[in-house]
Amino acid sequence: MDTLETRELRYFVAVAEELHFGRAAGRLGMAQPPLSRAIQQLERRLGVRLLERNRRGVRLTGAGEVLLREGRAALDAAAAAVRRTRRAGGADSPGGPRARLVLAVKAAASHELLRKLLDAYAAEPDSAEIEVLPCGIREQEELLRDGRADVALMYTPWNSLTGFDSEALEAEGQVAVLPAGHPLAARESLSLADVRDVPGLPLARWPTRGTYAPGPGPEIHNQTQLAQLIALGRTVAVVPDSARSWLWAEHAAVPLTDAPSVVTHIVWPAHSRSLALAGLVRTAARLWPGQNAGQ
Amino acid sequence: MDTLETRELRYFVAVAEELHFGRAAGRLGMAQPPLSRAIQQLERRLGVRLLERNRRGVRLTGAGEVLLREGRAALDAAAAAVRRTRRAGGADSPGGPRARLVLAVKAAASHELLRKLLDAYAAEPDSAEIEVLPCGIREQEELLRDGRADVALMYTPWNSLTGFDSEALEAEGQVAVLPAGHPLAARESLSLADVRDVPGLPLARWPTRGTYAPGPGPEIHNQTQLAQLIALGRTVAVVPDSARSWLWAEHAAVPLTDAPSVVTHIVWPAHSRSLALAGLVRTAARLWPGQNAGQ
DNA sequence: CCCTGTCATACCCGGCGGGTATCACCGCGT
DNA sequence: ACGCGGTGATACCCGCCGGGTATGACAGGG
Repeated sequence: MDTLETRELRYFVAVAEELHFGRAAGRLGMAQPPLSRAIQQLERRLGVRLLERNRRGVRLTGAGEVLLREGRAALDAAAAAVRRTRRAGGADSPGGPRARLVLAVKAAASHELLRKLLDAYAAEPDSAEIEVLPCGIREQEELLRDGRADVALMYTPWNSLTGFDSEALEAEGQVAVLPAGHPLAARESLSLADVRDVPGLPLARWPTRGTYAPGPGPEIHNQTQLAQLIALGRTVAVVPDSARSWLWAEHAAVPLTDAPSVVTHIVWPAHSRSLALAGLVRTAARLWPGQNAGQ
Repeated sequence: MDTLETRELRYFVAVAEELHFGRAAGRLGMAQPPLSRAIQQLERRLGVRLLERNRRGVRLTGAGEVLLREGRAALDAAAAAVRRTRRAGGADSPGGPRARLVLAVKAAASHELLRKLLDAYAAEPDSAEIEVLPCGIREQEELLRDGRADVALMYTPWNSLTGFDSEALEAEGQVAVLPAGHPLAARESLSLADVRDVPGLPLARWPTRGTYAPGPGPEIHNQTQLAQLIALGRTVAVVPDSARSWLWAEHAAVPLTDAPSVVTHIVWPAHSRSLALAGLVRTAARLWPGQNAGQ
């Protein structure tokens, strides 16, 4: 009565995402009618209207939006349970494969910190094998939540860290990256106000939650594209200090005085109990002592 | 294949908690054989041994312990999805009942802070109705996770705050509570070392995670019992400043110089999007400004 | 040694999840 | 205005699987 099968959640999430029973059914590999029926049963059992059917398409009600969010979380939790159990089972057998940690890192992240951490950890006695999983910055949170990754390196204020445990490692300033020939490139330092609204050189726009804020600058999809556009004199970008390592000869980096610091954190799912993970975090805390202690 | 129904999780959690198929089946309201079969199917599908069957009882494997922990979390998430969706659905209908927030508080907590917060919030325009749910200190985290409560007042270092969003409100020192006639009661202040190992007056033991650390002092189950035992000269306890409000004439409170501060936090589930909750947190932040901002 | 308590196996049945066919309804184009 | 396409809902059927009962296999204990 007051329980909910993951099957029902999968169905509802599919419909809520597609806003179209036919397409959702296709995605689920089933026919439309049983899907309609399942959603109706769900609404009846919850005693709540989830979808507004308007003859032409479907809209979510307030309760539907809540269930979409909560349902995704529950599905992630269930998927995480499967993954982590399977991994624990593999490592369980004596003489089996070495414990393994999956570390999710932003694909374009600085190599230095990562190498330093991996080298130090590998030197530890009975350290686990670490698989580095490069991915998008938004993907990291999903990977941690659903168990495909055990630990991640994240960057505030870009990542939210909400719902995870974390430890701050390293803070760095940010720089403006300009075309080498630009007048501003000669300056010793700049403020955010300086780089905003430079005539003819709009600030590049990064996606937040998959969508782009409106603005004049170009929409950036990856680091190479950004580098290209800056070199062509089409845009300017604000990036952390360590990004200097991938700059080209056609680029110039000027420190920003008032940009927020970017803090690298090591982040893991709350309640995690893996010994290997604890070892990695301990190593990180030893390499970068004196930062705050997460919560 | 790689998905897992909440039914299967419920079954496994029941067996893992009872460590006995028959009792677990009884708890689930079903017969033992189908439960056995379900667990076998689960193990086959996961490709992992979860239970060690020893002819006489059942033991968890490492993977089983992982699945117990992760499965509970997933079940909590699913239950939370149901509860929050139902609540959102009720508030959805225009002219329906006012939005409601369930606030979980430690039963023996100080009344002052709570009253201040509730009064200030009630005075806000379009504030929601707040239901105060007194409960045990360990229960709070479970209530928040499974959606029975929307927000809680917790106390570090007693609560862990792990996996939640929070905002620190008020820090307070701790005092030693002694029988009024005791020699130490005359002191202006004490250190932790002073109250530990007082001859004939062992430190009271509070449960942590339902279990008591070994030691000479009495095991405390509730505040009244503690007050009784102190008044009888059988024990001494360390409690936060605000607990002075429930002391008896037979008690004496002496400030401790080196006990960790107890910080009251307002805590809510990560990713919560309720407007009413946001209002309550804003009120709290206004009443107790300048503390840290959670994570 | 049998009895008791445990989990596993064998077998049957009913419900329900899913498929196919079709309906009801609306918007749109001609 | 009417027919057509596309939407979700309804009707009906079927096979599978989740659950029950009966029983087995096996280890400990009196």
